Amino acid sequence: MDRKKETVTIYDVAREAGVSMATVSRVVNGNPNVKPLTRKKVLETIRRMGYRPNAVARGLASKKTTTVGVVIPDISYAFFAELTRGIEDIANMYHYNIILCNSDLKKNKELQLIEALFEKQVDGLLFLGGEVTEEHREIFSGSDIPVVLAATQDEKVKNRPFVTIDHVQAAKEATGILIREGHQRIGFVGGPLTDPIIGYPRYLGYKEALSESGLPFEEKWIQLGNYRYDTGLKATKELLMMEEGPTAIFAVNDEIAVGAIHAAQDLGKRVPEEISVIGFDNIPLATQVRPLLSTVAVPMYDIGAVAMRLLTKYMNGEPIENNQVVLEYRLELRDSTQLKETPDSV
Amino acid sequence: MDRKKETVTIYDVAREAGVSMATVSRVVNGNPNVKPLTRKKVLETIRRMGYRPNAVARGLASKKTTTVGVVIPDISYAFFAELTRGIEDIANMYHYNIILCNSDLKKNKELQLIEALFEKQVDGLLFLGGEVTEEHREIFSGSDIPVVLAATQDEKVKNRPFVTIDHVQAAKEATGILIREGHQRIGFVGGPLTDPIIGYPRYLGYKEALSESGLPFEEKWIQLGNYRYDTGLKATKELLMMEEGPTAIFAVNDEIAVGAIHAAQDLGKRVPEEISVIGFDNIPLATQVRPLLSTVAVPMYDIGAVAMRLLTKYMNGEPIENNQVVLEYRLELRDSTQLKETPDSV
DNA sequence: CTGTTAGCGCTTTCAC
DNA sequence: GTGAAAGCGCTAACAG
Repeated sequence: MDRKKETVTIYDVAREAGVSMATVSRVVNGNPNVKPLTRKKVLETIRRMGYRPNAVARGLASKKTTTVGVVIPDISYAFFAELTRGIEDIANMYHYNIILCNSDLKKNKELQLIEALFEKQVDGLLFLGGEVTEEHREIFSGSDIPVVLAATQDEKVKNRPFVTIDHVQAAKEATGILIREGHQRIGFVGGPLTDPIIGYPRYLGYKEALSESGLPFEEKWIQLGNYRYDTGLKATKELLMMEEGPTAIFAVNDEIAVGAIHAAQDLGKRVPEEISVIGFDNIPLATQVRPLLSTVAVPMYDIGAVAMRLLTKYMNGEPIENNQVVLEYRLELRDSTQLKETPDSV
Repeated sequence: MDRKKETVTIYDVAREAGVSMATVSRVVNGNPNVKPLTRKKVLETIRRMGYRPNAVARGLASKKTTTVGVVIPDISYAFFAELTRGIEDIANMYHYNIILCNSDLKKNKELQLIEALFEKQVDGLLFLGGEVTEEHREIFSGSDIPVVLAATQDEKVKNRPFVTIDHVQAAKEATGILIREGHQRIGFVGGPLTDPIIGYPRYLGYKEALSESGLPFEEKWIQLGNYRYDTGLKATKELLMMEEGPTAIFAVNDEIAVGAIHAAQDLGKRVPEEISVIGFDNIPLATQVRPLLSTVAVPMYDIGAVAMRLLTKYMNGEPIENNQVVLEYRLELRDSTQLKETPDSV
């Protein structure tokens, strides 16, 4: 076969089948306005010649690439991996492909990535994590490409579409569990507070819960690092070895929380009898630890799926009833806290 | 500004700057054959007009898209997520973007995905996991697009490039550790044996280790499921509750291994005093469990990175000294086995 | 139902 | 150093 050398084009097929390029184009694109017999003939020569439509040429002519850009902090985090799976599944369902980019939450990298994606003429963009700065807004609004935010939102821009959960409220409720258990000294272990997506909102929720219950907020009970297990491990040891240290830990994510559990155990403290720990996200790890981790179940997959679905609506010009969706979370109380009944949600 | 409505093209820039399209193209592409003054002038009007090169048009004209396809079983597995991170980092370094596709190890989905990626004119393809069947080979060889396999290889096709580790040997060594500890009854917990990438080779290694040591191979000590924690948990309970059950478990991956540890603990058996467990991969979870998991450290990130680098060489026509690389693994003996010294490697 | 004809926005010889 | 012109392979009116 010679299909390897010469690339066969729509023109070749047309000539060979004795029809026009337009007709070939029609059958390739499933346009119904083709006589069945003609269609059959064309399909046959397509097969015979091993014709493969060139999506780049199609993209140039039609101004649609059926490709969307996805900018994400770091795919190696279970949270984002799961979310990305949701995105890709829906994208696939609607016949889109995704170009995946890791930003490491670095603003300049984000900006440069978005720019590159726009140059590639993606039909839409999903942006996750990272603060939406003025520069982001500028580049977003400088083009007609629809952008939806996932797992975050833009406080400043009223109508920027997004799909997320209420991080503050969830963190507040999670901390509330610890409070209901009777803990008076509750530690906080998290990533950087400068992170407007995870770090800060969850910190806020924690703080609000304390103040609403009249509990003391102690600067020294706040331990910060990154979002990894080791942070949870080290920070919690620190906390537990203090005089008057916390008796319960609110961790901003599950990896940290599991680190916290192990820290307690390493120090000979029993969880949850002596120390309660509550996490956030409900990644698989949460049920792969003993005791099972109590946590805030965040619908990661759904955030991705819903965000992608919303984006398809923009791309296809479908009517959109609600472009800012706040998904439900759920308190998943397992064995790292003593309370087993979810209180009436606020 | 009107940059939102009318898209400004290279032609507009040329006209505005009083030069030809060719010149604009040259400065955009960093071609040195442009007088500094001209370059400056062009750059200036590019900035002023907010010109953004259209990569699709460029792709059509140049027959290069600077995009590579990545077909992977499931990004929500830590193993693949980490590997993908390695891929993306190197891709990024060489100014390529990746189109990520999850295949769920389904042959038809893989084939369809590869086809779609080829239609999109990716400059190269990274294929991970899943058996390489005759149909795969046909589609691969039916085009000039370079394909490299990662974390696997094609036994049948001699010169298909790949980057992987020696799964059989690694599994053999891991099992060997358990044997050296004196275990006589060693259980195997894995995914489907029909998986030619992970399941089968690792099973083979296990089996070889036993037979070389003259240890009994018992069908009933083989437990199969998927690659998740629950499989490890349930299968191991099954195993440990047998009369004459295994006293050590070789798990084909870390998630399963951690499930195995918890199964033992749930049954009141101590790890590693009563039951030894060894895993495979060395995902973060391996150090997020107590006792710390002994495992085979697979250079996941590197497999991705090296595979991507190899692919760039093909795409750029660089000379290639070795297109089939077998990376080193390492036995990481921690606390779920009793042996702490790595024996002399074979 | 089918064909003709313009482009889509850029790269790439080939001249000058 | 720079420009002119010919495509890259396809879609999208428009005409018939």
